Order: sequence, then structure tokens, then C-alpha cells
Amino acid sequence: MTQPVLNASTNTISNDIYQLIRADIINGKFQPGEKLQIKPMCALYQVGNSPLREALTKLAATGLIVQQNQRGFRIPQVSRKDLEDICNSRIHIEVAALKMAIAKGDDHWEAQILAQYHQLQKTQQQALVDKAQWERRHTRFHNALIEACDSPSLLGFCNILHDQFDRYRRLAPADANIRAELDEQHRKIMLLSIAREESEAGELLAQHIKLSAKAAMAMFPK
Amino acid sequence: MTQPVLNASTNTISNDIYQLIRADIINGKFQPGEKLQIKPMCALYQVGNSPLREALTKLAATGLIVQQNQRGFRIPQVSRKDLEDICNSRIHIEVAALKMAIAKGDDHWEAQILAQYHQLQKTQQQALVDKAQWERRHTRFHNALIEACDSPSLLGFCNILHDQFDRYRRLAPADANIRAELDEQHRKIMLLSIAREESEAGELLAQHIKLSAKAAMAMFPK
DNA sequence: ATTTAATAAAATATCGATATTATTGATTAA
DNA sequence: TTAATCAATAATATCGATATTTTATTAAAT
Repeated sequence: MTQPVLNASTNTISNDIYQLIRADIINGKFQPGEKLQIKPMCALYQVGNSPLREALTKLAATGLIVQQNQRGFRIPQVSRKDLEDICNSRIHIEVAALKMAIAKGDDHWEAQILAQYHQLQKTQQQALVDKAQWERRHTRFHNALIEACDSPSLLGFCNILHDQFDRYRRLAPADANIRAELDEQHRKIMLLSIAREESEAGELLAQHIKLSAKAAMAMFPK
Repeated sequence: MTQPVLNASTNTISNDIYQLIRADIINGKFQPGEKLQIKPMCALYQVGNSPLREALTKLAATGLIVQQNQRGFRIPQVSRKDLEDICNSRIHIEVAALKMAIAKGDDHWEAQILAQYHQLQKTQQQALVDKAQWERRHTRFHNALIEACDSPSLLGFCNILHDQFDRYRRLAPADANIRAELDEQHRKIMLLSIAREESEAGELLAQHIKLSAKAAMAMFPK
């Protein structure tokens, strides 16, 4: 009796394209407020009507797209209020998940944090930083921190918020000083987590999220 | 210059059917683990292929359905572990939202809580309680409590968790004693919230959620 | 000029048919 | 028997075409 093997089965077009569009939105390939018309999108991604719509529907459910009845799909507008909401919720939920992970994490959890941090470091030390790779590894590092929280629902919410947050982060110009401080925070969060310093790690993660949002926040008037 | 009027526009079939299927799942019209085949579902809901799939895709994104690549959709299995996760996350997020609402809520918020509580009461006092109506009003009451939290993302997560939680609740047999205590908790939560007793209201809501889950939890071995 | 109405154009949402993939059942080999 | 292979059946996912709804354009009216 073999296990159902999760669903490593063949990917669907709908699913492939969902991932593609998701990445493109986060990476700012579309403007805030931009209309995503069906026919042009089909042409752009080389797929048919149905799988495209399924992908957009799914993205709408995670807040990376907004859907209006009979009026199609568009990229959400950006605003200070929205960013503040995402930022606050992310702090609230991700910090809770980190504390739970610190309470429950095992050797494998610790090892994964170290592994992902190492990979992130390696990417940063390259002469010409591969932006897409950095994004992927940065996400993986943050996920590794909370993975042991043992709560699928919280992990799901963290992913949703992370995606929305990243769209804002990539919208803002990079700042070398802030970047350096963020990197240092990564290191400290890693060490504090593995040292099981629950509240200190949580507090630092909260600060880290706030600092990550700083550049994007500056784009909006108070 | 007229406002875009939200999207009160014509509903789509996809959207109508999404709401219908969502309600049917929460109300236990399908068995845990049951396969949702496309053709039979089209026949059952009297709609075509595409809008059905879009509705199912959306439901999968909120966790009320699971999707497997190339193997369609099914109702999620139930388990103690899953229920515990949903219950804990709901406590964590909904209590936070309540506290924020208590901090920020205005007259309108207070009035809405009173109004929704009153409606819920009225439904309960009927000779023959209309189950569907009670569910609707119960959801509205809980939403009214947290609505003023001013966080769209937290409200969204609360809705997702509420739906998943309700499926479990409706799975378990009703217990008159527990029901009476839950009703009394509603009253107290309402009063404490309007009295701005932040931490007491939060604590009671947490207990309320735990007690709501009690009957369902008893269905699973420890 | 600015709104209102009617028409044309464009876009969305939906249908019905089909290709692709998974599942079932039968057949053969170990 | 059990396992493995292949064909048949059934189900999913996708395509292409069409009906419905929205948006843009033009003409008429205040």
C-alpha cells in the first residue's frame, strides 16, 4: 500500500500560470490599479481562457488581485492605509507563529533555519546579486523560521501577507543602509530563535518587519 | 463625479454559485472527504463547467475545499488536529480583532452590536428555530463585534476561520446545556465590549470559541 | 456647454466540445 | 494468489466560440 504521494502529479496549466502571474505581480511587472484584460493576458502567457481565469480567481482570493463582478480583474491600488494594515497583521501573526515555532521546533527546524540563512548569505555576497534568487531565498528563510509552529492556518496567512507585503517592498527604491541593517537583523533573529529566546526573537522580528516597510511607507504622505 | 458604487453590479453565475456551495459545505450537505465531481455538480447546481470550476477554485483558496492537480476537488477530511489548529488560530486572531475594535469602535459599532444581538435573540426565541437564519445572524453578530477593528486583512482571516470552524460545529450533535451557556456568553461579550472592557471581553471570547468547539472536539479520540 | 439617449464597440462571463490525464477492469506473467 | 501490463472507461482540464454585460462613441435635447 503506497502513500498517495501528496500531489506531486502533473501540474495543470492553471497552476503553472498561477505561480507565474503571482511572481510577476510581486515583482512589479504590473502597475497598481492596472487592468488585467483576459485576451491580452492569454496572449502574454500563451494560455487559453479557462486556465487563465482560474489562476486570476485564485489570486483574487489571496488579495494579490481584485475582482469586480462583470468588470474583470485588476491589480490592487496601493495606499498607506493598506500597507499599514498588512504590516500590522503580519507583525501580529508572524510573530505569534515564530514564538510557537521556538516553543515546538526540533533539530530539523534549527538546521533548516541555518541552511536557509546560509543560502541567503551566499546570494547576497555575489558580485551581481540575482534579484529573483534573493527574493526566493529571503522568503524561504522567513518561512523556515516559522515552519515549526505546527499551524497550517497561520502559515497560510503568513504566506498571503508576505506576498502582499513584498509587492509594496519591491515598489520602493532600495536603500543600502537600511538593507545592511535588515541583513544584520536576519542574523540576530536566527541566533535568538535557535537560542529559544522567544520574546526577544519576536520583538526583533516585529522591528524587522517595520523596518522592511519603511522605504515603501515613505512613498505615501501621512 | 459619482463613486464607483462598490460592485453592486450584476452578480455572476460563478459568484452566486460560490455562495451556494459555500453554504452547503458549512451546513454539512457533503461528507468529509467526499469527491466533488464536475459533471454531477453542474447538474446539481444547474450551471456550466466554467463558473462551477471558478467557484470551486475560490473555495479551495479559502480552505473549504481541497484541490489536487488533475484529480479534481473534494471536501476536506476532518480531524482533531485540524480542528485544534482552526480553533487556536481563531482565538488568536479574532480576540486580537475584538480588542482593536473595542479600542477604535464608535457609536455606530456599538449600535450594530446591539442590533445584531437583538436579531439573534429573536431567532432563538422562535417556537421552531430557523436553523439557516440562526446561522446567518450568529455570523453577523460575531462580525459586528470585530468590524470596527479597521483591519481588512484580519477581518478576512476571521471569515475564513469562521467558515472552517462552522463546518465542524455543524457536524457535532447539539447540546442544550452548552447552547444555553454559549448564549449567555454572547450576552456578556456584548456588554463587556460596549463597556470597553478590552481584556475581559477578549478572555471571554476565547472561552466562547473553546466551548463552541467542545462538542465537535468530542467526536475525535485524543 | 452639459447632460441624456441611443448605438457601436469591446470586454467579460459562460457554454459546449475535445484533448489530456487518471482510474478501472481485464489479461497475462510471476 | 499477487503483481504487472495493457486496454477501456471515466473524469479532469482546456480550448474555441458565443451570449451577456460594460464601456466608448455619437447624436439629440435641455
